[in-house]
Amino acid sequence: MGTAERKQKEKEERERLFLTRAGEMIRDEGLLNLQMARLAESCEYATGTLYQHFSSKEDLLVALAEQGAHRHVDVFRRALAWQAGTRDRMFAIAVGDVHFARKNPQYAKLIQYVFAEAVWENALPERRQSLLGHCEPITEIIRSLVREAIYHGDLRAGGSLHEMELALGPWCLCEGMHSLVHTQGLLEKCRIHRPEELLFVNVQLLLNGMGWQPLMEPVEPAATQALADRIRRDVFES
Amino acid sequence: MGTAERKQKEKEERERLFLTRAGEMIRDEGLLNLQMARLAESCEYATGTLYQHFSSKEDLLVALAEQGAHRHVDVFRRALAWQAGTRDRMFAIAVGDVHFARKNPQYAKLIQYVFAEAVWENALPERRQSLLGHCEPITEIIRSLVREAIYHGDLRAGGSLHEMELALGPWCLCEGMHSLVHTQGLLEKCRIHRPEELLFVNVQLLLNGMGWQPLMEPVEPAATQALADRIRRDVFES
DNA sequence: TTTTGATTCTGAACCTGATTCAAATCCTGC
DNA sequence: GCAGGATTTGAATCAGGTTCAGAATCAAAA
Repeated sequence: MGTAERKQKEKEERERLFLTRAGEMIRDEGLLNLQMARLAESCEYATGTLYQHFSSKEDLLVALAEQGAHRHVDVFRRALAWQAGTRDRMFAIAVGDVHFARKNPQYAKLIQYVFAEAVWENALPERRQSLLGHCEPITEIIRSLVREAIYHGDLRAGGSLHEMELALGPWCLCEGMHSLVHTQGLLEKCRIHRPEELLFVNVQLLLNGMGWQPLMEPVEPAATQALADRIRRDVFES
Repeated sequence: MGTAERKQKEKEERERLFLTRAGEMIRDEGLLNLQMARLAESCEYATGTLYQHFSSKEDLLVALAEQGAHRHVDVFRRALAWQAGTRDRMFAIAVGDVHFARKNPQYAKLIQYVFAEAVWENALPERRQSLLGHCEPITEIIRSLVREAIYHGDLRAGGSLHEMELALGPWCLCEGMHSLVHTQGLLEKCRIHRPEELLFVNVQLLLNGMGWQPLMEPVEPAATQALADRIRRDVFES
């Protein structure tokens, strides 16, 4: 009974087509201008067919974010696999994250939009669950890096905190920076240029504060940026 | 010629009414369910009148955020005015920010939504400018606190970085935490409970990393939380 | 007090775009 | 070749933001 299987495959194929096309349309015309009817037409299907895959526009956007999350996870995987000390690899995660956001501006915007309550609530629970599930490998990677750091003696296990909790700080720094960078006009108003360089400096300062060995002292903006550039080249652009 | 003045006042009064009511409706029924026609009706005005004040729904939301920003600034003012060392006051800013977000969950969600590109772009430029302008005092407060810390010898001026840039790290930590907290289900999935306590710990670690005197060593979660609680009580709930 | 012209208010009509669903079409197994 | 279920279609429906022609109001002038 290969029939059902083939149908299943065709359906998945079509879903991919819809998502790919949606990504292109968003890239070309902005998140604002994505229209369900136009998307369907552009894929040479009827509107109704589109709704067999996605329960709503929001649902589609969450699905799209999920697709992007795949490539996002890869960044973390690379950082983890890099041949370097745990501290440098933790720093590399921040570098990779920024690098990825810069290379995929639409994805970064999409994520921000999708996680805003109004959108999130309108997607199917299964879809939301699935997106969160796709992020799971990221947490697993971080967790294992922290575990390795503790095992290796680079980081002192802080009292009752478990691995993920220890890594929350750098994570928040990155998230917060993305969020500020997306707020058009805000950083300019504060006369903050080169936000990425500053993020890297602050990550290093925080890692120092955590006592993550080997300490980088002093933390020079220029040197930090140079290290970030090197990591970007060696780890993420090969 | 007091006529024009009176009209002006009435108009402002009405604008306040619209915004207040909008805030209430959002609190009661969620951001999603705010409808322009219903809002106007509930204020006993016609839809069109509402549009004499706000060029679009998005514009109204930005205006609403602006109103909230007023009270937000107050938090920073209080932290700055607190009788304590510069480091404790910087920490107090983080505590106040979290406290405020907790007390005004709708505001926090609104801010997140408003700054998403799709909404931001649809508000009038003047309105956006105005919202950013309302945030200016915040940056000014932070800037002056950092300046004081340097002058007082608590903080070493880092090379070419100016005041605001030095304060970017703690700011990102707070922003990032808000952003993560809003992502329903994410922190649970990562088994991170008490995110606020962790934020405070990380702020202290970062301040240590920055060499902001007097250092807090070691940074104990329980002690940090106790300090935060005390600050909350003494500085923000009086 | 009436007139007048401007200003403001009104809300039904308009418009865009997401969503639905009855009919048409396509399968597949007999 | 055909019956009946599954899938696809796209025009119709619906929701809700936005507009605008006319009604109402107002203030100054006559």
